Amino acid sequence: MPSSESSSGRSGLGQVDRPRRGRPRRGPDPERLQEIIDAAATVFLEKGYDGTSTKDISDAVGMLKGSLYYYVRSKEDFLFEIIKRVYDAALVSIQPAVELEGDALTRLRAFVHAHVGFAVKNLTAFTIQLREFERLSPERRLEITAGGDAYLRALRGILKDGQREGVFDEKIDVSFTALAILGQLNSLTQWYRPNGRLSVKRLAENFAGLVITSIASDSAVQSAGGPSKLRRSR
Amino acid sequence: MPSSESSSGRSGLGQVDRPRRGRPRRGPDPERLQEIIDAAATVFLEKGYDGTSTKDISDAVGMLKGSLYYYVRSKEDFLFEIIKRVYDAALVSIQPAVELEGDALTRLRAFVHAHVGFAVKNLTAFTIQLREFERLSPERRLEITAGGDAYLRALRGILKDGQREGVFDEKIDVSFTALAILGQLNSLTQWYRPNGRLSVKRLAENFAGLVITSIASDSAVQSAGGPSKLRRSR
DNA sequence: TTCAATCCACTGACCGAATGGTAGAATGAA
DNA sequence: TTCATTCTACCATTCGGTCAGTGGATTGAA
Repeated sequence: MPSSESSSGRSGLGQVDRPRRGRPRRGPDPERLQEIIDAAATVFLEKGYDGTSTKDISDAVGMLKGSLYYYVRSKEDFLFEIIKRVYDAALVSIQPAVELEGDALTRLRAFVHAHVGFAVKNLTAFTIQLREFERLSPERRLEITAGGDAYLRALRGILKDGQREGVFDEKIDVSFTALAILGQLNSLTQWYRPNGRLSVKRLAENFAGLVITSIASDSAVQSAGGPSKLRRSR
Repeated sequence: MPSSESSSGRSGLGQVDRPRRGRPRRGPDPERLQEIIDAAATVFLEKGYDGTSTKDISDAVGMLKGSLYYYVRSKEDFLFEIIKRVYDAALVSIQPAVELEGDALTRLRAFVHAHVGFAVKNLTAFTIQLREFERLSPERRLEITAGGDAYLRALRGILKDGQREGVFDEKIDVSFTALAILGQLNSLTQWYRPNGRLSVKRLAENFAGLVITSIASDSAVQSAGGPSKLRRSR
């Protein structure tokens, strides 16, 4: 029998976080894995997925490329992990806006702020998700968007609610508009840089102003006192 | 006198260079080159530039990959030709809108229609231009956007004119808004497909409606009788 | 009309370098 | 002694690109 005393965690002991499996720690360190994935993301952003070699990744980490395969079974695993994590996190980040109490106009504003804030805070992975999603195998693409695009569905839901409430123009095409709005917001990945001219807050306010006035109904504009009033926050 | 009929060739001296058009040709046939470039564009769209091998291209054309180099000096030449041609053509396509007589609102509407119409009509090359521009070498990137981004400049010009005329909100950030508008329009490449639900005309009208009401001034909205009136064409 | 020269368009074999990935040995902390 | 981690050496394949050669069409001079 191996000694039971010394072999608890690998440093800390007993009171770890989880009722972990039979052994101290099995397999690679998840924190180290995250480091490597982050390094891969940085390279993917600059060179593109197909333009990045496994050696590029290992160079960025500071190891030899053979060592990567202790953490991962294939190069595609990197891309998959990057995209899956950021996609799931993005969905979580907009949830509060979707479930907000209040009219659709308020929820749409909150949605824009949440989305823009998330995109900026996770700019590298978010950009990769947009640019390289199609490089994943069909199976893995499905694994991520299982059950359709929840993101678009949430936005469409807000737009429809707003039409019912009379704050959004009933004549706009909801499906088209949701795509157009999301396309507009996501385009920030093409030019936004941290330490740029606009703060994140101003960026989100500018986007929200454009988005909301672009679809507000006559009555919503009137009760706000003109589109320019609607455009400035609140 | 030499017979006038048989000697259409360039054998004769002097009066050659220009209108010859008939038989003799120097170097590769430009029409065939265009065919090959088109085939390359189709493959680039599906697999991405870095994901496409020269063999993929030659397969699509129906020749061996060595033969490609009769028409081109490198794989990057394909990408460069695709992007350069579509970029120049796009600039030409919006020129009439920019130079239009009339107020900025009318010119912006014309700009959107021209841009969307061009993008749809040249969907493959246009999409590649957006997605793969950064894969070009710095020198070739410069060769294309020499003198700054004329496209953005044109759009910013219209926005500024509109602010001066009082039809666009004087408080909007012109640089930001130009990027946001262009980002919104270009996002159509991610979901628009010919034979889709929307006709090109409806597509452009929808976009123009969103874009214009998103920045219209209070007075412009008022004189139109509400944003919904502004949203529907004219 | 003939014929040798030239050109076009493409083939197919080949190059060195780089690719993603594997297996086993070495390292080193607990 | 265990075992997580990394290194070293190596694999088959593919990559972009080169180049001599080829067959058929076209040419201009005789």
